Amino acid sequence: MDARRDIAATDEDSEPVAPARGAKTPRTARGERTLRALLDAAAVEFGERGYHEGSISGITSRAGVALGSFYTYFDSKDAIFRALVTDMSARVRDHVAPALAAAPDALAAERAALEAFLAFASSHKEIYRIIDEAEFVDPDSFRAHYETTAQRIAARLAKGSESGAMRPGLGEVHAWAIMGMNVFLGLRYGVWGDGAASAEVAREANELIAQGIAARAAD
Amino acid sequence: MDARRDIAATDEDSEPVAPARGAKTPRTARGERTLRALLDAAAVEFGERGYHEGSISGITSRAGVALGSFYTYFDSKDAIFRALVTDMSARVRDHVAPALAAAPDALAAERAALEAFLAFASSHKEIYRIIDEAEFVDPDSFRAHYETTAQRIAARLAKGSESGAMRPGLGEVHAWAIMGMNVFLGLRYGVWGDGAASAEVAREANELIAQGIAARAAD
Amino acid sequence: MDARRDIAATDEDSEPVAPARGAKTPRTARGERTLRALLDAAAVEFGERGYHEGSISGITSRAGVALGSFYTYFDSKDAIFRALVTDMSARVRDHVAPALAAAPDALAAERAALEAFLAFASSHKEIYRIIDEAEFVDPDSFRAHYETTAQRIAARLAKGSESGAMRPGLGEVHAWAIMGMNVFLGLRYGVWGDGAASAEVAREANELIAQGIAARAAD
Amino acid sequence: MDARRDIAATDEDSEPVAPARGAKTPRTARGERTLRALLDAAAVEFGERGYHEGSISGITSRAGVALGSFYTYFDSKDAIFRALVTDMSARVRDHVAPALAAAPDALAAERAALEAFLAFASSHKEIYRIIDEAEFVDPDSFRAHYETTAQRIAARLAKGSESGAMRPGLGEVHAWAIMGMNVFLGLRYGVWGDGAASAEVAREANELIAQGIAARAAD
DNA sequence: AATGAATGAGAGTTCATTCAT
DNA sequence: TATGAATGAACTCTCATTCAT
Repeated sequence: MDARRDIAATDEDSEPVAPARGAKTPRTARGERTLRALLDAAAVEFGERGYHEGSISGITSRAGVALGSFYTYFDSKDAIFRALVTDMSARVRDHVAPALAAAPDALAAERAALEAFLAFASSHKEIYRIIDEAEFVDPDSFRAHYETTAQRIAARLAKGSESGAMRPGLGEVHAWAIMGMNVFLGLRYGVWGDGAASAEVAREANELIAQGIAARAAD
Repeated sequence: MDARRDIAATDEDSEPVAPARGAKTPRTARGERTLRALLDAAAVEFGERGYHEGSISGITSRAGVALGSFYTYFDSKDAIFRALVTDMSARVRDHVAPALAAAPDALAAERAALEAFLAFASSHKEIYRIIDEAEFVDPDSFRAHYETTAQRIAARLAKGSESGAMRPGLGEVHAWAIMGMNVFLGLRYGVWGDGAASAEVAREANELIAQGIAARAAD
Repeated sequence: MDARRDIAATDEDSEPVAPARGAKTPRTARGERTLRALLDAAAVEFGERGYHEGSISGITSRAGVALGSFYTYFDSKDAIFRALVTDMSARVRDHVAPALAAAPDALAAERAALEAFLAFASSHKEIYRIIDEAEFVDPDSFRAHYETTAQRIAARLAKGSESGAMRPGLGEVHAWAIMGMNVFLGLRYGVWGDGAASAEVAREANELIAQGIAARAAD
Repeated sequence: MDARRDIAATDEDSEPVAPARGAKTPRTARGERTLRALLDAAAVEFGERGYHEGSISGITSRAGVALGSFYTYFDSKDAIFRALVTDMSARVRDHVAPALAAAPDALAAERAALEAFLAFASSHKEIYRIIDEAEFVDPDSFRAHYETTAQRIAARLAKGSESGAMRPGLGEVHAWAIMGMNVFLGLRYGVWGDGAASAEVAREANELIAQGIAARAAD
């Protein structure tokens, strides 16, 4: 119950929970509530037990509805997982966005993004797990999530070049490299760790991105 | 922890692929052959269908042995997967090692390692998949694989600092950052792509690692 | 211990065959019917083929339901066997009770009980088999059945002593002796035989219990 | 190991271990030893785990021979169990015989037999289990064991009548009744108990057999 | 819209038995 | 005689999905 709250509580206000890709559209307020309960319960179930170990009946019993009711809202186990990945993907983005907006310059933005992501990963391990497991359960969603993220990073790099804060010639490869770095640091220091070192980790990683690791003449 | 040590201990030099951790030891030549066939078949089965969709009977029929024979060599589906992850993990390392050894300096070594890894990922997509899926099937092996790899990178960074090719103060965070970059570039350009752009991708990524992306006074 | 109490508590008066200890409680009339069918089918299956040779699919096909339906009502093969032993145990008791109640005195009661038991054993051989096999499959139920039965006999002996029909000093040992005698005569003349000689067997056995086999001064 | 010794040690000398009904006849001394090891191991395996849970490989590994060797000596799992029941049956008889021979009169003989049996049951619970389980695994052996035993008791009763120590008219029914008492007292006070009360139990049971439980005029 | 019993394909696993060496 | 790898039938149990109520 606590866990559910933990996840569900995340961003109650951010977006009006889009009609959940993959879910059937409920026609009554009661249906609306049941759908939401199902989605929240699925986040807990899949987050705790994983896709294959998690079961529909686990979801419905957590949601407090009958087994059969599940199929009023989703066509299959896959469908709710897909809907969930989209949800979670948006949640990560929404969590990082404010930090990004507040950053004074392009390099600081990358640092702020990483720091926000580390904090998010450590406090929403279930979300991390769901997105990652999508690689095997729903490769399309997985790919879409990372390609979208990479594009967003690439756009920031382009702006950084324009503003003169970053050197020119940065593109997709650099975006993927930075994303990979962020994800693995999120795994190591967020999911496996407790997120305590977030600031220091972000500082070191940002220095790497900014200046590289080669010895400098000036050093 | 023991498992990790087990892997880390073999370290840099390629050994003759240990007798498959987790498998029962065959006592005859025929048994030896069957075990090998099973392991190879499992790599294909799990690589193609994933752990959960893959089945024991899929493995045995690919290996050309009877279903029951499986249990002469492995205690469970889990056991062979574990053995496989260890195997695959060693294979990645063994593939990268020569490129590393041949590099003229520390930075070139990182570039060579990435290039070798990209080539490997594109030609052994099933290995990539098996190691990654271990995150959900056998977290210990997964963690052991990445922690060992990170330690190896960290050791190289330390040597680079000593030799003066890299700046001082590089540690675990940088190792994980570089590993994350490599893995995601491996996914994007190796597994998803065809590995054709390996050299160019490696060059760009290496430039990022070496010099960073900040604009330089001299630029 | 609880299990024993569970049985002993119902005691002498026949109740409407409790809702099958160990089975999940059905919530619809259809479910009620399916549960009953499963229990009846299991009695036949285990009675004919024994616990180990008997199979779940044998039970469900006899009951006319799908294999999977079994697990809607029982957690395991063991669970239905346990439920069955409890059922059967109660059935034996219920069959003997009326004869006991109708007997004019304590010694006649023992004789009536044996006679009823012999008749029952010959017409319900599968029940005999199920209870007996419990010794190896579900020792707790087995023990509970015989300890409860022995207690019931001991209570009758105590009453017999009080009423002056039996000598004083009779206890647990005598109860177990009489029970063992009954069970073996049930096996020999009920299960193996056809129950035809019941009356004569009961007469001879009762004479043994009543007067013993030593030669008498008066003889 | 201790357990095996426990059983094997029983009556090393009594009979030259007949060619074990159901076993193939070994042609060498080595074979003789292997056969014996197999039989002893089977007694432990079946005694501890029961027939169905017990496995051939459990037997061979206890016996210290290879799995395949089993079939040099026995045609099937059933066959060794049959051989074992015959063995065990003889062992019970041999254990009781001396007590019987030493008894001063017919009634004392029955009492001595019961006392010896109780002691035996408490110190050889495995044997008790094997014989009893035969009811479901090898009904013929089971029946043979008890019919033979009953006949032996009946013969003693006949002699008792002749000698004047017992009343006339005793037959098969009485023999089965006495046997049933003994077996159940063996279960209750030997197998379930520790055999400590053997003498007192035998005394009470013998009084029942001898004098019955009816109140006597003289009382 | 909600319920929960019913379905049945399919999975992993066991093990008595065979047989080539 | 001894070995142990190989076999494959058979079993228990799971669970996504359907459907009558």
